[in-house]
Amino acid sequence: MMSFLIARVAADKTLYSFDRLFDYIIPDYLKNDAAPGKRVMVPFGGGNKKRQAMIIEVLESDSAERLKEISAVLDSEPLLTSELLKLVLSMKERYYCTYYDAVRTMLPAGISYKISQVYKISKDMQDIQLTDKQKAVTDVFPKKGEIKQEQLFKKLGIDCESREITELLSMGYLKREETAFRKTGDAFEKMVRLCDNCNTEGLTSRRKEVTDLLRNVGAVSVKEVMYYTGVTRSVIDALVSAGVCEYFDKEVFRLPESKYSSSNNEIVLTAEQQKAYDEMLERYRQTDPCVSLLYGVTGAGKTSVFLKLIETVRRDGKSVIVMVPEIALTPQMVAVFKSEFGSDVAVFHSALSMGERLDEWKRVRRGAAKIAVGTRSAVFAPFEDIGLIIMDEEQEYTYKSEASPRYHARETAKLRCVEHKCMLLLSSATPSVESRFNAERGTYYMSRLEKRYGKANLPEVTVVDMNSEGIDALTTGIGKTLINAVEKNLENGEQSILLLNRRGYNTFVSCKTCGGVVTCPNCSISLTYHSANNRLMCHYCGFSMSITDKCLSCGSGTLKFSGSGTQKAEQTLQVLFPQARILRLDADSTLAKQSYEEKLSGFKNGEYDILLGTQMVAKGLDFPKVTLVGVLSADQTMYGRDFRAYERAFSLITQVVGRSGRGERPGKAIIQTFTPENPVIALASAQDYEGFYRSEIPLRKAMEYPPFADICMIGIVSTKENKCKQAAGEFAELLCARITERCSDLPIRVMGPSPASVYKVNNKYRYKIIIKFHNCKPWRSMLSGVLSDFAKDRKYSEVTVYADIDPDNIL
DNA sequence: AGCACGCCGACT
DNA sequence: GTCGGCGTGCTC
Repeated sequence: MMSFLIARVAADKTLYSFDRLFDYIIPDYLKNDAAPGKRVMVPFGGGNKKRQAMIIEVLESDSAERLKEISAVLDSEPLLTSELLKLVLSMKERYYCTYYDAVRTMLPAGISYKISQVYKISKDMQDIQLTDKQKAVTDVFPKKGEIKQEQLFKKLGIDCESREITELLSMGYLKREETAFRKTGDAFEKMVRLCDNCNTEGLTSRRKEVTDLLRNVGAVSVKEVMYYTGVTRSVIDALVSAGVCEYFDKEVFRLPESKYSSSNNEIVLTAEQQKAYDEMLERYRQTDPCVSLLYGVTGAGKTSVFLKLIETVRRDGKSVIVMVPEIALTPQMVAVFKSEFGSDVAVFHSALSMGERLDEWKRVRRGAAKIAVGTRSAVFAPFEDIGLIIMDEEQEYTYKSEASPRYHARETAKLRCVEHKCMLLLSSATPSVESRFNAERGTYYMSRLEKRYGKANLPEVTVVDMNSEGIDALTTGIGKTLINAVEKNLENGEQSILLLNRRGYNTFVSCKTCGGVVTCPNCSISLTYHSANNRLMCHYCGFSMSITDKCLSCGSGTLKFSGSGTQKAEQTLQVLFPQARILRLDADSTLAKQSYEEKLSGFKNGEYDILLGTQMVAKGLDFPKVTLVGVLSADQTMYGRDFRAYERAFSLITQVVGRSGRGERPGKAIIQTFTPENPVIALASAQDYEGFYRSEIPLRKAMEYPPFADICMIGIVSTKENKCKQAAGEFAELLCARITERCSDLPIRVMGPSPASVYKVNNKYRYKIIIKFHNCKPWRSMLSGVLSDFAKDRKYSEVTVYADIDPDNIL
């Protein structure tokens, strides 16, 4: 009997509603080449268009009816291990994404192929007579008689095949072929700056916008110029060829080569650290998968414990994954790992070029590096033999993906730990309520570090009531207590960190005459004034417009700026302390020439007196000379409508307070608030995590929030407002019907639909449905069915619906 | 989503 | 008669 080799593949560009594994025949000439974990090219759909796919499984079968053949195998070695292929299946089930979405997140950017159409002129048809219109098409072909579809369309100014092209194809004069191109990764980010002594006189308004921006901020990436001024690439190109600006490549962050050799320094632990290490070592030695929570106050030296533990795991010959919330802000930690373990460490850094990222990934895949350090995507490091996964600051929501698959790295890490029978180590000074609860329940083990390392003590904290800080405090946002403290620090030559959780200059612009707030034309959100480029900007879609003094709706010239962001605070501080050297750090200051690393090391070296910034200044930075931390307004984070607002506020305040007094000298912290009676502030200033946890748990229980229930948000998005609303209502109906039909025994509560709190983003209207449930198999298969059935309905073709398990904030 | 197939109206 | 509109169904 005939037997066939069949490849079961996950195909790219499928829709959730029809996504499944597809079977293809492996032709004889590919049978030694095809293997699970390798990518292939397959013909797909009625038109047999070529698509990328990942072989999940290879099997034998005696029938191969209606199966197509694989066209090509793309990789010489499997990219994914069998364990990761299995994880693909779990991710599809748990995060309601397509198989290939899951595959894609596991592969490094820059590895994918792009499939393009290429038109070729047939050699044997050269002498045929063409019409003028057909001639016009063939004239744009380059000499070699071959052109990519996008280029051809662009040159002809069309967006699909014109009649002439179709004619030429059917005549056989032209041939259309599909080719896979390696995506050429940008090795460097392309930057623009003004040329020295350039002439910027008499430029068009668009061009002037660009030069004004460049004059303001120095050097900017091309992408950012487009983002901030709204011009297209061509305007910048024109300026470059006119000699006004020039392109240059941005230097990429690189760790010093000298640090590549391992140090072999003995890691010395304090008694307390040793105890935590011993406890965790014991659990690591168990052969069952487990989760440990290392709960240690800020500055207790958790990194030393990690290092010692990694050393042990490495001695066992096993691999380690270390995840950090934001690697750009933890250069010190990366440096420590590099100096300790040398080239055994692979870093997944967003500032690495695509090529470098690919190289690091390959080192891991080959087994040349056994320690992967990176952000949430590092959870997919393709190791064969994981011994330990470490997740630092586990409560951070940067571990949650906001794009499909909407996975949480903590949960994904658990899945991998089960397969590798290894330990997941969660670490934090302020663990998530869920993790702390699991430790209490005995699902996680817990170890504590309660003393700060060395001589450092926790800072002395003052909570300041902004209602009694004087009239000036209300307008400047900085009270006299904080002013005095900063002044004293400046006199003593000590450094200060100030936290303000708002970007921009003024947070909104309103009209005194008609009362309207200037909002983004694409989003239902008010625009923020940025003094750096003198523009009103939308933080959601990137829209920006130059500042006007006339109200857009009533035309009167009575615009009023109010609210305060980091840019305004910077100016206020500069007025209050003219001699101080201030460093501002927020998402907008990336525009400037220096990287975060440079700025932060400048601060560490004492080039600045005051570091002012958004929450990024609160996390993980270690500056021994900082003896004062000021929270300009504790209230903003506290009063969100989201059930995690208190947890976030507590964590943020605790962490930023922990930045103070890490060295020899004692630290102080000042927290400004209009609601000093709020217990969260008191608990955070006392660094009383246990107290906070005890007060939060009953609230979570009463409201049926995690850890007492799982949360799922269904997002309904459409450019058509009425369709979106209608679809949201009908989705909820269908969902409720299916719950009664198939899951009536499960505790499920459906709330909504209701408009998302930011109703419109990028001209798309958004509704949400919130579900409290218990995550289990029957629930998952029910929801998956509802999602794909709903998507199949043509009535909702202009609406997208997605599910987000454990969403960061409830829109 | 794409794409093919198929069934009705207005055109050379 | 046939070109082309878009409703319907499928993707190994």
